[in-house]
Amino acid sequence: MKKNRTYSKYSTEAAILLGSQIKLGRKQLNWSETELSGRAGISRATLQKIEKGDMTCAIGLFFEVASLVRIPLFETEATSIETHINRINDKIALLPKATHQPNKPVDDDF
Amino acid sequence: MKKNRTYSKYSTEAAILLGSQIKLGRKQLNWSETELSGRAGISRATLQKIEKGDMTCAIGLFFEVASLVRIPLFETEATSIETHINRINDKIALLPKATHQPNKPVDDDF
DNA sequence: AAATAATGACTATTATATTAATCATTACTC
DNA sequence: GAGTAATGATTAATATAATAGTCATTATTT
Repeated sequence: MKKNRTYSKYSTEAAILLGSQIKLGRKQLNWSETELSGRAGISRATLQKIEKGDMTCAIGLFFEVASLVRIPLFETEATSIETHINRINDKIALLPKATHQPNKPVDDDF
Repeated sequence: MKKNRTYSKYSTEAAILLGSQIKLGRKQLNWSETELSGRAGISRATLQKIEKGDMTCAIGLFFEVASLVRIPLFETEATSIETHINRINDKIALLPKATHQPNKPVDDDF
């Protein structure tokens, strides 16, 4: 049986936007679907899904194709992505290693 | 047999960055993995892969989780994502509907 | 307008992502 | 430090993504 997932408008649109940017980028490079899918090492069918913003496609395929047509995945700024990752990891390290919900009060004397 | 895909450093790092941001966001909200995976409607195992930046996870799951912990997927600016999509589509519409490689010259008289 | 290439869409097969479940270890609360 | 919850990691089962192939249609070049 097919699992029926729901997605928020926001993330759905984000995927469609990324797919559209890829399609535009490809056309600006004057590449056919076959050309780009070949370079990415994926099938043309999958590229078509990506360009439509299909939510089920692997993020790796999306990102790889996007980078092939030179779409910046993060505002590249001056700092490298690696630096970004390190900063985030530093922040994570400062937080407790495990989250924890406060104990529910026992509340049995009323 | 396992298909061995290769990814560029750039897209690999982009996925790791997004995963790390998600992990940080979750911790800042003081949510456990179980809490977030429950809200996203995915298994804890999958959330763990996402937070590691696993390239094989569906982009929809990544984006959905990211939006749950309030990570902006595109610089939201003033304009909505929908507006962005429309702009891109307008640009696509201006380009030729099909790309085309210039004919190879026949080059048979030498 | 003839020839060729690109796109759109579908299908059956194969590879693999996702899941639920479990267990061990580590971290937090009181 | 005892009790409980969170995390890390693995596994077998199942849902589904990705593929190659094909066909029809449309677009582009000459």
